[in-house]
Amino acid sequence: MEPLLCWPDPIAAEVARALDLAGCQWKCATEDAAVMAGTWGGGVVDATDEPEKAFAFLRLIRRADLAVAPVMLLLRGSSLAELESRHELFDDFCVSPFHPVEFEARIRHLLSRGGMGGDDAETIMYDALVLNLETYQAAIAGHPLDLTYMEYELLKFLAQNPGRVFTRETLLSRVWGYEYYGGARTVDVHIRRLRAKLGEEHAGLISTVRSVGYRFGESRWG
Amino acid sequence: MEPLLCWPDPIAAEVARALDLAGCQWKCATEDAAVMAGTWGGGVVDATDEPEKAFAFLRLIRRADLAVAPVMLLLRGSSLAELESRHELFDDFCVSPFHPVEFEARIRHLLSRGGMGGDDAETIMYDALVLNLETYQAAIAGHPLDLTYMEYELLKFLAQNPGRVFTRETLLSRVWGYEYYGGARTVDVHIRRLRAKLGEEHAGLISTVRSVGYRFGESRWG
DNA sequence: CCCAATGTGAATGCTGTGTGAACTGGACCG
DNA sequence: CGGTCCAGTTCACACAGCATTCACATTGGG
Repeated sequence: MEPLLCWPDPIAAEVARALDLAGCQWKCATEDAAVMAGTWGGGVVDATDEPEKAFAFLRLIRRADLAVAPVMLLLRGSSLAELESRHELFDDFCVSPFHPVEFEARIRHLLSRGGMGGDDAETIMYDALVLNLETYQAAIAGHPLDLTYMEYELLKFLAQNPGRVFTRETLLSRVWGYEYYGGARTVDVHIRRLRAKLGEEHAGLISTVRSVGYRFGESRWG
Repeated sequence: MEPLLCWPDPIAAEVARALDLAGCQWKCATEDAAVMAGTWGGGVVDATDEPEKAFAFLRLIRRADLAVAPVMLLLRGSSLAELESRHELFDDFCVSPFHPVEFEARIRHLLSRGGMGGDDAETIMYDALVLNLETYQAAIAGHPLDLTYMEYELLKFLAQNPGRVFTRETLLSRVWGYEYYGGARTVDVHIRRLRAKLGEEHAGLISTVRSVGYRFGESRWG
């Protein structure tokens, strides 16, 4: 998904933090050239300190040839009256100082509705592997993998912690979700089936750590 | 302009006051009959005290034959997390207890943008499937489908979120609209009837995700 | 009262999953 | 160099659980 266009530069620390928490890509740009050059999935404009400049910026990015949307506006409660007759410049607003949870909820709501909403689906990516958490689908190097439920859960858990080694016992309790009696073979077999479905080319994504367990991806020490 | 549909009845005094100050016409209605009978310029639903009932009401008024829009939702900050995956039920929200000035600004903003950017499209299309939300009709590859009410609602909900997997429980609570005791078979059977009516050729539009639920449409990278 | 729509329980078929056992390959040791 | 042990891999199979299907009960409208 395209990043959100943020203003001013630098944007307030709490805004940056909230955007990060919401899992958004974002980037500050103030000059015309930089704005024109990029492609944007939306905008976040902070009018807390310099409302007039902020509105001018809104007019710029809403111009027909750019039409950045959707746009979130941040402003003080005392400036609310100034919104009248400017409704076409933004899609939602948040009163600052804002509550991070509310801000995140608004961002999500905004992004979930625009045309781009569908694409910010929650995904896990590692190399050529992509896991789409809401559609329960997985793909490697472009084409889809036909994983069973347990295989998917196992791969998801591993891919959420790349580079880390898990013992069979840990995997059993974290993925299968219950304390286990005896069958550590179960993990081996599922790993095997996963590797088979990943294909010879990518089977190496899951590596065996002898007498310890399994690891997804590369070790952080090389 | 048509009045705003308000819920619950009576609506909180401060909401009523704020709507009056904003110069809005409004009217409370809770029962199906009263809601169906009127024509509405939008909605204001207060989920402060009874969030579940409020969401149920939202589901009601967003149904195709009514399509109340735009809708403002009021809710406690502690309920913000529940908005996730319900974004299609409302157009803006306000955290209560709200500041009257902010509320009025939001109402104005919402109403000032009438159409809401085509989000209340009267048709849903996916591949050869077309759902006409106004006339309550469906067609596949040209010729019409004779769907029952529940079949239509189910198909509509699925088609609104293509590619996404829903558990039976989710479907029961989102489509049927109430918590369910026992019969998850109900969903299976309706899916089966839908597939039958879609015809062998298009039955694959609804796919089963074993031990998870059902999905409409295909993966985005499939 | 009839017909259509919807919900429920039971029978069936199939797929995913777990398990034991055989197989492989490397490390260690004499 | 060859034997043995150990851990991981692979294989085949049986069972449990799930989805599907059918047949029937129930509901509600005309």
